Amino acid sequence: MVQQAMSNDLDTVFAALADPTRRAILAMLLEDDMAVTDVAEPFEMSLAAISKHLVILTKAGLISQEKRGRVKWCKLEPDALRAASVWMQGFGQFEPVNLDAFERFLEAELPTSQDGPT
Amino acid sequence: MVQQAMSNDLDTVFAALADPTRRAILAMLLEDDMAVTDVAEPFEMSLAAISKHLVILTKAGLISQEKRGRVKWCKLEPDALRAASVWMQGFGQFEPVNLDAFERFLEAELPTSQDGPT
DNA sequence: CCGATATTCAACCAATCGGTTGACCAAACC
DNA sequence: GGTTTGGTCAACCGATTGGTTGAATATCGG
Repeated sequence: MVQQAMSNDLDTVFAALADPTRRAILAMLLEDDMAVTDVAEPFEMSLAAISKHLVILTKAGLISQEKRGRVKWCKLEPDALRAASVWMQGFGQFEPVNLDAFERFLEAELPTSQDGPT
Repeated sequence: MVQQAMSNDLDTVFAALADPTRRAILAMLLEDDMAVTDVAEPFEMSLAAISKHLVILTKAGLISQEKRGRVKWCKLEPDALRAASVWMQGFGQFEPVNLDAFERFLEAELPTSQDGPT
């Protein structure tokens, strides 16, 4: 049963999305791939903590990490959100994609500064 | 700032969705409003545990509970999913609502039986 | 009023979470 | 080769989670 796996996937995806730091990280990665250190920069939190968050996001399939040299690059993997999105949309025929609302969410959610890497 | 609240809402909504029991409950309530005891019936879990899950879903705004007599009726509140859905859709311009996929999710996720109340 | 039914409350438990710190490892620089 | 830089690992911490059980509360039916 391939389908058995999906329930588990939804567990990890939703659990990953339940943390504001992780959602902020995803929003940052929307703009560009980033190194772990750069991801951590805007947060008032140790690098190790961010590293853990990135592991959780990776296990959920929401991002991928590729090591080039000593730098580990983080890349958004929006496909993992599709399953969760399908699940949710079944509950109400939501209005089609509303980018305005999305941008407002990003503004409300992002940490101190995300004007982009200098 | 009204917007500050949204981040917190997303926390609770996604956290609520991260549990398979709670997602199954939501799927059951899609078909009909249900009493707490009936919600609990298909699960191998104490009534108290289900009651707790329902509190969590209520706090997340995903359901509402109305007490009529000694029976507490649970009702799906799909609006709470809209915010989360908007957030997620920003990450990839997903295909428009795919009900087929949704039904497959429900089948894969539902517990033993949910043929509906007799 | 009594007993059954519907639901929550309270205390408890083990497991997980989100964070810390310090040691550690590997690549890069000079 | 030594030192900085990028990142993880390991141990630890307090708080939360998801479940249990047993008692409590409230309503319904006779």
